Amino acid sequence: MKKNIQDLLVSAIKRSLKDLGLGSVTPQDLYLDLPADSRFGDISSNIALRLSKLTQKSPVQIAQELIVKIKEHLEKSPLRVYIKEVKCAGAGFINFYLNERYFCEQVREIISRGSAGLKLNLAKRKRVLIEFVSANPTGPLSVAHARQAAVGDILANILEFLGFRVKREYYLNDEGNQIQILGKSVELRLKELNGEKIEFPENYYQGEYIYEIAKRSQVTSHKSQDFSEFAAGYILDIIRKELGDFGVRFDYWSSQKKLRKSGKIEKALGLLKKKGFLYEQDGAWWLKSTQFGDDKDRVVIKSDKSYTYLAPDIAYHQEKYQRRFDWLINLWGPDHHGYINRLRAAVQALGYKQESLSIIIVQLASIFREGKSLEMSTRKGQYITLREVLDEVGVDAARFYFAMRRTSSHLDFDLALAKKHTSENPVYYVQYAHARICSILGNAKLAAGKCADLTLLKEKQELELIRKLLQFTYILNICYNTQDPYMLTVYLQELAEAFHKFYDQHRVLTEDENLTKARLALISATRVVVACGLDLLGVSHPEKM
RNA sequence: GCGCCCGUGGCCUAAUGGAUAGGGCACCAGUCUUCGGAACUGGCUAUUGGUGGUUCGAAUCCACCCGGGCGCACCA
Repeated sequence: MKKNIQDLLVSAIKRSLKDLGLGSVTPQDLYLDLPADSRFGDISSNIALRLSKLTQKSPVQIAQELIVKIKEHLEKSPLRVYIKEVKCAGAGFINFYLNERYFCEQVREIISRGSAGLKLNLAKRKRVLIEFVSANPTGPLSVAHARQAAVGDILANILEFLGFRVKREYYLNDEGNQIQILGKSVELRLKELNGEKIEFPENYYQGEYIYEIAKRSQVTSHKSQDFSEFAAGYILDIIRKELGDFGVRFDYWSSQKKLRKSGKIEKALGLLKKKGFLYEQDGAWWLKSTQFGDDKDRVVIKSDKSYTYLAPDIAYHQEKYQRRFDWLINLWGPDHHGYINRLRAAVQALGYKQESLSIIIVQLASIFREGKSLEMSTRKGQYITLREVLDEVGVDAARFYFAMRRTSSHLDFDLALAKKHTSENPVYYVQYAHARICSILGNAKLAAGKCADLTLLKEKQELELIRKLLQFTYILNICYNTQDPYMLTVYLQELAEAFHKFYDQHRVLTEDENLTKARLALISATRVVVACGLDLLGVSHPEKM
């Protein structure tokens, strides 16, 4: 795999700093920026500004000294042929200007290799297990789960694209109180259906679907007094189907019941005892989670000898590591944030590194219709389900919308807006760019040959579009660094905008054969990037709309 | 009370500590004998909730305050 231009520039800068005797103060995170304004070049570095204090020199002076050295190093590097200029600007930024040759080669690479030409093999941490949704099988999936499903699946797609080996996992809470209550809810509803007078407790599951399960249980399980297993299985089938229809497929469905039967919980707790991280007090066993930054120690085995939720979870995470994953990502709802510290503590007590576990809190989504909030109440069994969202707006809009805001922020999802076929709707705006390109390519009599002379692309809108295309991998890198896919949705809107603006100002199919070929090449590359981005989002890219 | 998330024009929102805070909606005015008008162009809209601090540089980091949302079990 060829090293990308940014890595090569970083190493040239590092060597130059060394030449100036600044090697020892070079920051670890020597990163480059893509300037928002093309006047400031194609890639920029703020290193001179950052070193100004340490060196007691003005940033501009450092930048100028550095540029001399950088130029020397670039002369000796393969980058030589791609750099047009290196300039100091503003308060002391070092701006790199790339030449036509670089842009042409990159565009050609995209056309000839398709989305493979966009890949960037980071492969820093190889095997990743991303666990998400993991809703109890006690009812239909809500919009909160839907957002987790979209964000988790897209993040997994992006990491795969960047060279990680990713597995998707759903942890199934198929035992415990909630499941028992589910079974009792079904049993009671069945009695009701059979004409008995019943009193339905408030903490039982109130949803209409309980009646449906009750009816089914009558037909399929005559003898079993325990309705919970049947009900959980029935609901799980629905959940699987819904997630499948949403384009989310899990590699593993991990069962808590199986985990308990395997004896792994005892083993994990045994290890913690041996290591001295468990102690007995008031008849219960506690994890010394305060040793790892938790506010208080946590009960693992209650005084009645039963486990708290933490116990199987400790064993479960140990098992993940034993399955040889070296990076665990968990997506949780905001109601679990208080749980982060104790799980982190447990993982560290087991002897695993803190950085190997990432916990991402996916904030809630509020559903609106025409600007009016639809109130939710899980207790009453009244809430918008994933199924309803899918039925109303479809997979494409749903996935795009759920990923459109920073994962840590609340998301307002307007169902009416997601259905609109106007510029207000970003999904269609992006898809429309793809369809337009396909339409032009269909009309073209010439092939978008690889031999096109791309240096003919000199118009402002053409150059902007090329610039935007080449930001794709940089954006994916941000998604990886922030562990948040939403930036990809922002980027795709900007890319579509750059294309629409180009399209509006310039014809692709012209009398000039060479220019036509060049523009066909440009839009072909654009099509590849748009399609690739939409694929990562799990959103379709139709040729006609 | 403690913890987490959030506060950017009338409304929704972008900016992995960088250069003139960028879009969209709404409102006003325009652009099709040409590849898809689900598009494009221009105009009008901003003390980034407040006050301090850190920094060469703060919407972004820190402290306190105000406002909104959500958690604080030997539940899962």
